Amino acid sequence: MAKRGYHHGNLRQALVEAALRLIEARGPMGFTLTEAAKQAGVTPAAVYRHFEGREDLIAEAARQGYEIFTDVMQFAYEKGQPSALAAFEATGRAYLAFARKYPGHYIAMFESGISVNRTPELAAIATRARAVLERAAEDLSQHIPPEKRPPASMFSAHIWAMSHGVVELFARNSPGTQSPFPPEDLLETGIGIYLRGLGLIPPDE
Amino acid sequence: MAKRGYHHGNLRQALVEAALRLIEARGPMGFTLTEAAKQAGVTPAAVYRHFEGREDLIAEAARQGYEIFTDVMQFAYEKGQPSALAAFEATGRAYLAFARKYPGHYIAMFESGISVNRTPELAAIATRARAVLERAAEDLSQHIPPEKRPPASMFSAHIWAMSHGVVELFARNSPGTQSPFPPEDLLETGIGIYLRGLGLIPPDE
DNA sequence: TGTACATCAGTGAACGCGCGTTCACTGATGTAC
DNA sequence: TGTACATCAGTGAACGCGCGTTCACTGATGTAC
Repeated sequence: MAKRGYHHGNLRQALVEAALRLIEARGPMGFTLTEAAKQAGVTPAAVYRHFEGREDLIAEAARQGYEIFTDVMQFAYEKGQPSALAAFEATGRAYLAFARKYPGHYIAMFESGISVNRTPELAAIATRARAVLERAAEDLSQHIPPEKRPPASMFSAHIWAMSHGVVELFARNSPGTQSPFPPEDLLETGIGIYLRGLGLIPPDE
Repeated sequence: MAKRGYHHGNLRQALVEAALRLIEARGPMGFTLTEAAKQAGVTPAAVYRHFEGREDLIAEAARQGYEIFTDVMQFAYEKGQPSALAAFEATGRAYLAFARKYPGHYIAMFESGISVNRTPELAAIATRARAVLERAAEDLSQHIPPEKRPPASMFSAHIWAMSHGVVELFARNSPGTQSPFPPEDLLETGIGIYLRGLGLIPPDE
């Protein structure tokens, strides 16, 4: 990815990747356009050939994150088929796996403060991501007797919240907020207990 | 709280309160020492009579947050006694109520990136806060048959994670991440289903 | 194959800005006598 | 009650810094003929 002469070749993507590295290392606000340009081996002014400015670069990083996120969730969902339960659990696991594997993207998406409604493309892909989890929840809710069935969008929100909470509180290296349990186990058992509460897993297993 | 002449009177606390207002309004990194000083009607240099610097001021805001947080949780816990279940549910509700009522403190505590181990006092009060929730979980776990009882610290972590996730994803005004349900309901139902999964609430109610 | 030219990605210098922090200072306050 | 003095909270000017952004430019690339 080194620059090859006066013209870089693929500066746009190199900038996004530098931004992701910086966001991961220094937090969403520690990221600077100047530093990203430097890491890409380029003058800060060059950034403006490809992005409108600092915010626009972060938004693109987030957009790419949602793209990967949606794929990962979609893949997990399909892999769990035809069992609605397996598909649902797989998407939960995929959430945490994504946060772990793409921390820069995750931060750009959920902690950078950029609105998901910033651009139509960003809004669209974020909606698609949410839709995957909601579909998994919808499938699963078919197995609950209608009269005691909560709205699917509600329990997909529960799972999303627990997953996000586990990531933020226990999967980051923020010292002092560590739990004695690996985040993966924490989420797995948490979702397990929750699904038992919905009557979707027999109480004795 | 206006300054009264050359000497302010209670500048230290005025700075903390200005910082909280700014953190709430502009995010953890949008906060600047200079602006906080200005809001307190004072030169930036005056801040250094009371704090070591910018980080130290944020840490104090977080410390005060933990202080309130602990009290709120403790009060909720006691109010729910002698029912372990009522006490536990009350602490869950208190978590969200705190996040709503003291958003500046909440952000300083959980989103500012300052480590809880920064100072001994901060570490101590944070530990106390965690202990309240864990005690509530411990009480509750007595009602679960020992052989199927998960560690109390585990399910206090589950509840903490879900609460935090609800706050971050649904209780902030970040446009686009809204859910169709009020955060309070979301957390209430989520905890309800979870506790049912633990066998602590009868499945038909 | 070679030359002229249009295109455009990246340069480098400059800008104005607000930041956190320092320093010698000064004005207000409170206390000793 | 009045004066001298120590204390110390806040001033104001200055610093060096890195930021995001602009601008006229220049060097590389690709295309037409």
